[in-house]
Amino acid sequence: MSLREISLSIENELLAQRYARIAEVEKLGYRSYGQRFDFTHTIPQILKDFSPRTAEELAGTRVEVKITGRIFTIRRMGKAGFAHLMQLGEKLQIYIKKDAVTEREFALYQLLDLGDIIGVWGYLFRTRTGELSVHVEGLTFLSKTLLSMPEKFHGLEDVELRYRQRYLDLIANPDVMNVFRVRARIISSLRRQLESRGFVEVETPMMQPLYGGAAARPFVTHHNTLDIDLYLRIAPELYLKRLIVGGLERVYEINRNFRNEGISTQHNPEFTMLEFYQAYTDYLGLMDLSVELLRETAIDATGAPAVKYGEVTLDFSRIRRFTIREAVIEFWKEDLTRPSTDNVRDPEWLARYSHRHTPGEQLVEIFERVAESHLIEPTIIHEYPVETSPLSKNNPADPAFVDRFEIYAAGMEIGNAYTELNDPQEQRRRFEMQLGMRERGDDEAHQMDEDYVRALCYGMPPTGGEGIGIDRLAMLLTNRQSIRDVILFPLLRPEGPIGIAGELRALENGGK
RNA sequence: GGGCCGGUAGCUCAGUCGGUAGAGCAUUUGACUUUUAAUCAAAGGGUCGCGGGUUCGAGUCCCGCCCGGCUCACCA
Repeated sequence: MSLREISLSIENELLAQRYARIAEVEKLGYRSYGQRFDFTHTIPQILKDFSPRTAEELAGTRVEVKITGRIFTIRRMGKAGFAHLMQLGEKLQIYIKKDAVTEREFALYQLLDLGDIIGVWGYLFRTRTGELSVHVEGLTFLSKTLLSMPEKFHGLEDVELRYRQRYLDLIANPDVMNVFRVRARIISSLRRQLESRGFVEVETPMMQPLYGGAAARPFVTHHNTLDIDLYLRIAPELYLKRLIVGGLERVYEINRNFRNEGISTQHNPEFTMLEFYQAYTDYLGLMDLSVELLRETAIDATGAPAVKYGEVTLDFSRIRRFTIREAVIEFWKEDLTRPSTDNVRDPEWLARYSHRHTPGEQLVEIFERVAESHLIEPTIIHEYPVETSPLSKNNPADPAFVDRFEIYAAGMEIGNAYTELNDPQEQRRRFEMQLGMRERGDDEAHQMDEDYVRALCYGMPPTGGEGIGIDRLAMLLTNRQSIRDVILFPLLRPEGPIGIAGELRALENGGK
């Protein structure tokens, strides 16, 4: 036997032990991969409904329950034993003693491994130490675990394993399950609020022949029958506004965007965006709507409008508002002389502090450098320069600026909104300006979308539109510092060979 | 892509100056009919991420690579 073969057979030892248990379970007349099990209560229901009951109350009125769960801990003591079953992130103790179950059932209990899924029935009681428990009067087997569970005390800490094997993360770390429950509540809250305001949920193409609606590099794919390249969308914006032209008036979409760019604690190549468009309003109307949406979402998701995020508190019932120029002045830290309101309007001053091409780009770059990381408490920043906003409407008083705002919290951009540009002639000029930037080497500049311009030629009502990054909002409302902690399966490099199929094949062939 | 940090038993982690690879949980065997990170007694389990190099000798030092985390740049 080579060293390699020896180590392989040793690695298989745990797996082989558990695989052998399957035959023993079946010898007792149970199925190792079970059948339907009609429980009377979930574990969270029992904890919620019966935690207030005292030991005397439980002894007085017998409460019969039939429950299921995965074995999280087991403590065997000869002719009796305790175990904790885990279901939906919560644990309930069960007590099994030889006298109270059949011989066959006790034999089954003795075969159980951590991680097995079983069903038990019996009555509720409190142990000597007061823990609510099920006094088991019968049990059955529902599913076998062949691999060993993560450590019961520390859970699964290896972040790589947690992301690659999210199922294990969910089994071992109950708070992870809660993160994704809160995320689901965020999305359903937003849906409910938008629908109560008359918004219609729509689905627009994920695969687009022309990508647009944002500045980003796309993923490219190919359709064989049509023999055309398609882009995974970087934003749904231009399609949603076509629907506004078509008269839908209030539309929204919650779905994935794909951007072929860096990965970080705040960026995943696919991410979820809410975009909504409301005809006959403008960015100021959306500002008020955003404030309400965010406050209600925070309450629905967490129970309160203010949440702890790391060391700070984010209060979504008190959202500050600054213009981008006010923010530069407010958060200026670069030297002792704070810029004046005249400075931030002065192209020469802007050029002194930024090497970007135009005053607008310079202003945005200065803002991002001096202010963005200080926008911890929820803050609305408004009045953006036209150069960086090719789809927004000009401010009537100052055409170098557009009627646009962004929402920041914890130093992250979580929303972006503007009065939509609905003048086809101006939109054509903006696209041409973007084409110029593209020729100068900006490969994230917008492409000309003639069908979109044609749609505007039919007349789009004055409209406000907004996008909210769902993943980032979920980070804020679940107190997670990385976007990967709010995405069930974040993108990672594929792992190497796993080898489980070979090990299972070896077991089937009798260990060889 | 740059910088910093990490990868040791199924899991959580130690490993000193380069000198026989360790603990807890999990596993196996035995004891135990109210335990709860159960306890007690014993046992088994290692490609120290991968590949080179230096050395009498490498988990440890050097080089390259793989995977991950944080961070900077870019972006939402």
